This record gives sequence, structure tokens and C-alpha cells, in this order.
Amino acid sequence: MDWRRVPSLSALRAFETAARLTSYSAAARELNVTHAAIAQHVRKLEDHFGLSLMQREGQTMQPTADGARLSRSLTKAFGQIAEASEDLIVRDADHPLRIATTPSFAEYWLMPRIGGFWASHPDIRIEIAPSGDLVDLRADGFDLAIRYGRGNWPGLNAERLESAGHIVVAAPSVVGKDYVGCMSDLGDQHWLITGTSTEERVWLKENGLDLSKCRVTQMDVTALSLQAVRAGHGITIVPRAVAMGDIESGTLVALCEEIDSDVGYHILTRPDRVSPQLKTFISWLRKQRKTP
Amino acid sequence: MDWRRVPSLSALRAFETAARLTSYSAAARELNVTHAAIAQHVRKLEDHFGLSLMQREGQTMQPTADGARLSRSLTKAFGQIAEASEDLIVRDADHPLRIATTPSFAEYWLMPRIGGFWASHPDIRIEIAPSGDLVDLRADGFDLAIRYGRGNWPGLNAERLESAGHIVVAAPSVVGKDYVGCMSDLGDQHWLITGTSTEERVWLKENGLDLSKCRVTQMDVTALSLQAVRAGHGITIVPRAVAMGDIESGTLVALCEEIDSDVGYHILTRPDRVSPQLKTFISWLRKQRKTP
DNA sequence: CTCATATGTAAGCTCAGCTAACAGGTGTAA
DNA sequence: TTACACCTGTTAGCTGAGCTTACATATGAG
Repeated sequence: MDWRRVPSLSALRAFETAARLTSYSAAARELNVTHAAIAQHVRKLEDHFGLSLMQREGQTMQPTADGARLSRSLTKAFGQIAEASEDLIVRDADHPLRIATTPSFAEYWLMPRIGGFWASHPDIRIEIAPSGDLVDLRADGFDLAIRYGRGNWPGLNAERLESAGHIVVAAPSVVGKDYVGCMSDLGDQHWLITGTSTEERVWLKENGLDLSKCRVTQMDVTALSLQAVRAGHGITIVPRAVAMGDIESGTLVALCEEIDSDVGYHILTRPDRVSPQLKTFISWLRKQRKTP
Repeated sequence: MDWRRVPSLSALRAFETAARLTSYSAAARELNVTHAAIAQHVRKLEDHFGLSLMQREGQTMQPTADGARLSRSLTKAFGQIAEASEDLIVRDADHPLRIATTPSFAEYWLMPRIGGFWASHPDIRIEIAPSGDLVDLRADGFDLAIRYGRGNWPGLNAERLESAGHIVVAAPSVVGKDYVGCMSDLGDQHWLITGTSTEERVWLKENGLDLSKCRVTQMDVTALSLQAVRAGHGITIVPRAVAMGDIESGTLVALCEEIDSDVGYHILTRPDRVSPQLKTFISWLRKQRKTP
């Protein structure tokens, strides 16, 4: 292998990331460097090959035909390197199980229960990565993800953990402990919303409430909207599992609940990555859905 | 892609080379660094993964099972990167044609003729890499190789350029201009040999001469043995094409010649790498074999 | 045993990769 | 049209990852 004819691996990595994300800034964020480093690497590659690899299109950078050609191969090769690296980490019997999950699920469902797992399996280490981002189990090196949705995740094994239709909740001080009403009565309330998807808006609308006609405050994280709602500042809509603890303790009241919804939390695993520790964790998860 | 979980690409490259070559020294030579750099990179990877990747076996380093697993993937991935890089260099229409050939062929066959190519194709640049090493057309980025042998090169297109059985030559001052004799008469001569393969020794023996019983001086490069022979210091055995110029001019005399040999020089190309310039060069090569 | 060749380790050097700062470009909303 | 948010382009300077040097030890062959 004649490495003299291959440009810097760092430069190739920077280029691949920029081409994949069509943005130097995004590439810089993924690689934890400044955009200037990315720009310099791409420029260096263009000088090396005597070809243009990226071109500006408005506020994005698109690969040229030559650039696309190169980046396809690089994405494959670097993906292979990342996977090989991951596979070896897995072979270290002491590596912690890496779990990807949403911050709200981690906080309200998993954390209240995890003590039981630690008590019965003190030898198995867990690393929970709460993130609103959609992670790539393979490339990002996760053993398992818990995702909210309907169950269509190509290439992964999915097992339903818990139904979790939407639920609208408020503090008792806002609506009283024995609230009885319908959705359209809530039009005057102050809605504290976290990243509502189209799906939630459709459900609200089907039940007589148009969110665009209400007073809405956007929050970055579910934990923030929940705290504000607990304090009586307004109402919110969340997956049922997230609010169950509060409802049971009386901190929050369920105003409206989605019945027989097919959305829920699922356990996602890779077919090619199974370990005794992972199986033990999945077993434990299954047991949790039988204890409300 | 979570690059935080992937170790240094430089370290991975050093490891892959060491595992492939089963030697830190050889890896150091391929990468043009010291063995200490290789050793440190491998050590760093072992610390990162918490696994042993290489183990000492006498004066070699063999990959462990884990190491072999990783290096297989890396060899593929880095090979892909090298190829993608190469492909892009080729797309630069101005890149010179890279020709791999033995130093003696380059010197005695190609250089005396190349002026004709330059005269008729001044726009096509040529880069000739004379080397005794066996090159990998793909990984080392060559457009064409001229190799001496019988024509069995898997994965490459081979076309015979010229028959070139072995020939034993000497200066006229040593044996006279009109030498008539047989091989076994040459036992007393001083043989100046360049890396004789088993094949040459077998041929000499079939014709009555055991080289191990002669006075032999080993030379590193054919050019050196030929100069010594021209100066009358001894005799040598070379491929016919290499000595033809000298024989025709009378500088050297052919003592014994291999008849109807199936060894020769072949034009080797990659099926996946064809350019108009390359085709032009091959056409020119074909024409040269018709002009003695 | 000697010698050639190999790997192992630690300390110090240096330049490839990076940052900070400045500049200019693009898109959107008022 | 202006203001602003977000984007890429370029240059000069900094620094630690990658490397070398030096010393030590191990292995194999004659």
C-alpha cells in the first residue's frame, strides 16, 4: 500500500463528514472542531487531487460529481472502521451496556425503576445516553435503544415495551381534582409544549382542539414543561408513561387520554449484537412492563 | 458517526500495516517512520480496547485473534480509501501514466526507445517507476506494469510483449568474437550474478553447468553486473531483451541462448482502469516489438 | 559465544491540525 | 431596504499527537 499517494486521513475524514452533512458547520460540530479546520482540509484535498470536490449552493455545500464519488467510498470505508472498532469494544467483556433513550423516558420511567436492576445485577454496568436525537445504533455504538413510535425501524429488532398514547395533564390547582370535560374546553388554557409533532396536533384536532388557536409556549425539554405544569402555570401533552408517576401521586391530573393508541415505547436492538448482559437487561425491561 | 469511540486513524493505520506484514520494522519501512512509532501506536490501541492485539513470536509479531479480526476490516477499509483516492487522481486528465517495470528493462529496452513515443505523443506524460519489487497495480496506483515471467497474474490483463529467454553474455575480450562452445565449458569463468532465481539455475544445470561450483559474485542491480561484464571482468546471465543492444553493437557476445522459452515480458493492466492515454501507450508498445 | 536483527520503553522535538479573528456571502422577516 | 441569523473563506499563531533518538532487552543463526 502506497500511502504516499493517499492524502491525510484527517482531511479525508473532514471531507466525508462535510459531504455527508452538506455543511462545514455541521461537520465541524460532529467532529468537535471549528469550521475553519473543515474548510482547510477540503481545500487541501482539492489541491492534492487538482479537482473541485465541494461547491457552494446558498448556505449549503454540495459535493461535486467527483466529490460525491469520493465521499461514497469514504463513507463506506470509515463506517467499516467505526464498526470494526465497535465490535472490538464489545469483545471487551467489561464494557458497559450503552442504552439510547429520550431524556423524558430516561427520567420518568427508567430512573425510578433502575435501582431494581442494579440491585439484582450489580455486575452489569449501564451507560444511558439520553438524547432527543435519532441515533444510529451501529455507527454510534449502542447496544439498545428505547424509542417512541409505531414500530417501523428497518434493520433492527423491535419489541414493544409499553403502550404510551398521548395524555393531556394539568396540576389539580388549575382544573380541580375531579375534572370532567372534553378537549375543546381547554382552548383557553396556556399550553406548554415540547417539540410537538404533527401526530400530536392531529390527535388534538380530532378531539376538538386547534392548537394554533391557543396560547402556546415552546419548551426545549419535556422536563421543563412538566415542571411548569406541576407548578400550575399551564397544561401539556406528553406520552402517558412519562406522566404516570405524577398522576398516581396526585401531583397531576389526566385531562384527556388517547385510547388504544398504537404508539408506544419499543426496545430496539441490532440483530448482530447480542451479549448475555444485554439479554439480562432486556429480560428485566420485560418484567417492568408488568409492574405499573 | 461517533468518532469519539474510534481511536486515532494514524494508530489504526500503523496497526494494520504491522499486522499485515507481521513485523513492526517492516511496517515502519512501509510508512516511513521508526519502529518505535509503530510500537507506540499498537500499544495505544491495546490500551484503548483493553485487549491484546499483537503478540511476539520469535522475531515476528503475529496478530492475536482479536487483532486479526480488527486488521481484516482495516485492510479492507484502508484499501478502499487508497483505491478511491487513486480513482480520483486518475480522473485528473493531466495525471501522468504510471508505469512499473524492472530497472534493467527500463534502462535497456524502454529508454532506448522512449524518444519515439515522446516525439509522436508530446501531450502524454509518463512516469516510470523502476523497481525490483513486485508492485500491486491497484494499491500502488499504477496504470501499467511490464513484468518478466510466464503470464500468470490473477485479476490483471496480460499481453505478451516480447519473448525473452535467458542469455549468457561476455565481452569479446574474454571469449573472443567467434566463441563456439557449450555451457559446461564456462565453469571456470567468473560469474557476475544479479539475484538469480531458481529458474535460471535450473536452466543452467540442464545445460551442463552447476553454478554452485563456479566462482560467483553477487550484484545488487543488473546494471552493475552488465558494466562489469562489458569491462571484461566476467560473464553474466540476463533476459535476452536486456542484452540485445550490446550484442548488436558488438560490445557483448552471446555465449548461450535459451531457445523457445515461454518466459518473456508482458504488459499488465487493470481491467478497471482504461484511459485514452493508456491505450495510446499500449499501442506504441505493440509497435516496438515489431522493430528489433 | 558473537553478531545481526528484532521489539520495548521513555524523554524530548516538531509540524499537522487546530483555534481565534476577521471578512464576506446567503436567506428570511419586517 | 435593512437587520439579523447563519453560513463559508482566509490568515496567523498555538500546541499536542505523532514522531525521533537513545538506550535496553529478546531472538535466531552460525
